[in-house]
Amino acid sequence: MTSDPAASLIQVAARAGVSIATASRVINGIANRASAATAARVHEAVAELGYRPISVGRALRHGRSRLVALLAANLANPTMAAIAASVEAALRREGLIMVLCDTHERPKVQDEYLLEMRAQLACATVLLGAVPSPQLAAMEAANETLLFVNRRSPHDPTRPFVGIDNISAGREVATFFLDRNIPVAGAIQGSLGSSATADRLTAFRARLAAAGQKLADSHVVSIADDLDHMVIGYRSVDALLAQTPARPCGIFCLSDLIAYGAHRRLTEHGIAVPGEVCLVGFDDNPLNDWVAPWLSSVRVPYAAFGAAVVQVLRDLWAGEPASARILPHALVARP
Amino acid sequence: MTSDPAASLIQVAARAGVSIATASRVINGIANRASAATAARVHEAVAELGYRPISVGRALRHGRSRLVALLAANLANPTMAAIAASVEAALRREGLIMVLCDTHERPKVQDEYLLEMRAQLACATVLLGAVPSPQLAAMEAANETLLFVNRRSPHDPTRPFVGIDNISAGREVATFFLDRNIPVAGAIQGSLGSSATADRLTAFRARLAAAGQKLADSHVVSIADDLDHMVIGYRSVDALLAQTPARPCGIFCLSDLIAYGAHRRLTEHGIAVPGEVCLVGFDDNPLNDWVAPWLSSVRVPYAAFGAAVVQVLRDLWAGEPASARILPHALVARP
DNA sequence: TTTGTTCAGGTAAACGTTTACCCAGCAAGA
DNA sequence: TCTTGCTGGGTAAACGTTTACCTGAACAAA
Repeated sequence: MTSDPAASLIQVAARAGVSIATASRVINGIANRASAATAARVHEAVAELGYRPISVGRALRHGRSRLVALLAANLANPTMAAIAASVEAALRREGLIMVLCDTHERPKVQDEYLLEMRAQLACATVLLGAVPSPQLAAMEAANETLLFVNRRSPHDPTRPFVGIDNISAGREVATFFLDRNIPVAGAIQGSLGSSATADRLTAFRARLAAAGQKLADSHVVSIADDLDHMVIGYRSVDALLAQTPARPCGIFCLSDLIAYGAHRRLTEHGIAVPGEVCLVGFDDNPLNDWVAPWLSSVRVPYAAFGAAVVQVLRDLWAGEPASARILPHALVARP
Repeated sequence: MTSDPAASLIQVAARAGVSIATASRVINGIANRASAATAARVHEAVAELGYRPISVGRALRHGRSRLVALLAANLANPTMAAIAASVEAALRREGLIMVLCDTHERPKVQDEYLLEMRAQLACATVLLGAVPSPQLAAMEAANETLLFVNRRSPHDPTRPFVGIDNISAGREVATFFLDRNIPVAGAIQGSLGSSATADRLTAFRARLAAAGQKLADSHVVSIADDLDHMVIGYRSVDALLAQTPARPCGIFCLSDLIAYGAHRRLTEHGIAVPGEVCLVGFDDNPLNDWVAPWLSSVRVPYAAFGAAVVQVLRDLWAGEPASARILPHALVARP
């Protein structure tokens, strides 16, 4: 256990009186390549020197490291952070290491990270909220190990995917409004160009239409993309309230953060939530139970993402064709 | 830009008609080792092949990678996640890569990660909320590049540190209560054994005492460490309310999450916040302005942590003695 | 006895970089 | 003319692993 600065395989082998090849094989548990006595001596040497193989040496030899890159679109979003935490824990259980990158929804940054991760010989790249970019397209074409989480690939929706069924989620939100006899609905949208957001909204609209309630374009607000979601929600409310002849009394906010912003503005207007205007968010931030009891929201099972990601990655490494894991969601009604 | 699977320095050198040594030197911008014409040919070859040096090769040669490990105690805490995001951005600007690990406040996990990061030849390990552990002590003794963020080293408080002045923060919270003429104060504590928490509470207590207001031990509640902070806050409130003769009407919650839990319980009791009981949190979650306008809190400048961490790391790499960066905080009074 | 087969182990060649060292040419100063 | 110093470049040795291949045994079957 005396952890000398750098005990390498050479010292271990010397101490055990074997060649480094044998030492390596014992350490990696290759069967039938060493007698019990030899193996014991090697293990003893390992313990005494506090030896641990340098990952970089392995990676160089294998042409592949044990790093998994997680490219998140926006870590300021607690949901993304929670998914990242879940993925980290699951990867650790597999003996893998997570490298976390924040692309800030910017193609340039995403491309830079994609290249960097190839240079790191990362064994997979997980895109949590991918954005279309040239390098991404190139890597998809080159068949690198890519996994899309939350949003499908902007270039090819059939790529490996982990996420929820946004279509049915959007439909359920509409049903929720219909069940509560909300005559006019609206929606506030954050990041455009996300397959997730688009799916939710499309299904929401379709379900309303099926019930004979048309969702006017003017009732779907989306403003500048690079603002905080809270600010987007806050600023969008006024536009909705100004709608005539009928202003919405149910608002589908495409993220909880947007709902927080909307709630504040509504409160400033003296409008009761959910009494006069009913808000439905998305993601169901764990804080909602504590600080936003007025917010119904579609619960995304963050904690389950890690295991699902690992499972799909294993499939991919085993050479199985592109798979997808759809996780269960649930509309949490409050109060 | 044709990114062939694996263009190595060898192909670049061949294409440019030089040795790999020269190619390497040109790419690394070593002065006076190549004529302008040669350098141009190399750069051209690099561009044509879409070449990018494999980090693993470099790391092996240098005995040091460009990975920086961030060992966070608890990523479920939005503050830690926000600091992690800030650090990631700052490291990227330095051309460094962040590896994110969640120790879940467990010494065993922390030790495992510390060893793993040494195996990765990480050029630094940043501990965001360190917990005492054998391997940490060993690495401190071995003088490895360690930086403590938020909490000081549990083994040696003089180690390099980035964080706020918890002493004066605690004092300010007490002053805040005194200014508002709150006759009896209480406190709810989360993770024990954290230097940050201890400092805040000690100073809080001292300032109250200086004003002739004794903070009884029974008014400082701390329950099982491995619960969610919200749950800790929720469950601790009853113990405080039961205090006789005087129950506290100002509660210092040592994290915002604790305050959220406390608020919910107080609300269930029909107690007005901040009317009847005044809550002060810590961290000042960015969501507070939106969903917790009843909560005063000590704002920790998350966004500034990244730059500070990078600065201290640079000092350490330059061989300067252990330094510390104390960032400014501010008590945000609401409403 | 011959022929295989399995076990236990060693030698050395990768993997992709960087860099210490060597060398040749050339210009300037003694 | 002889040093000295700089420039432009190549050769090869690391860095720490893993693993293809080779060599002897020991042993069983033919």
